[in-house]
Amino acid sequence: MNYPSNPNPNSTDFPELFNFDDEFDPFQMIMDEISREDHSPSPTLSWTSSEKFVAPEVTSTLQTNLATSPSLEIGDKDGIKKRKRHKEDPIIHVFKTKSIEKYALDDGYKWRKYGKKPIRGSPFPRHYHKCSNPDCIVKKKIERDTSNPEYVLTTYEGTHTYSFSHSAP
DNA sequence: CGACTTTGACCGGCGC
DNA sequence: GCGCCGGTCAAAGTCG
Repeated sequence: MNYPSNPNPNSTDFPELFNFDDEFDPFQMIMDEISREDHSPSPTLSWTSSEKFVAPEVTSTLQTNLATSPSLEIGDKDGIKKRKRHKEDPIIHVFKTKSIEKYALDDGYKWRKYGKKPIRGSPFPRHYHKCSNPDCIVKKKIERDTSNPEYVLTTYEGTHTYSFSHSAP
């Protein structure tokens, strides 16, 4: 079994292993695929294929989330705090994508970049993006894999609250 | 002109 | 308590 490295079927980076019709939501597919997997509790990186991986802490978080709360709520219930809450345990998915030239992968959603930071221990900066949809709180972080600079690690935080659209207006 | 990117400043958590 | 660091904000600049 092979897994996609990029949730966007339209991207040229996407392996020709999957064929989607226009109704298909690749992002959801990834979520489903991950949730179906039998992740091993190995302390090392949980590679499920040559392309996709889930970091160990992500795996455990993911397992917990999926086991206890399939639709974990994200955000401020109080509406008082404006900053990020570390206590929250949002759903996080990590994708490793071979992309030498591109940082931001077209996964079908519109993203707005809101920050860039040099990361200690990595020669490459990390890029921060939010979903452009104001009702959608999904964030993603993009950074290069230090051990494989031709690969890009994309960390998705949260799930999209609206339907996937290939050609968002 | 609106949406997006860039970039420095700011904030809060964490370790010492 | 202090400094480091990751994450976010927001003003200014850029682009279509």
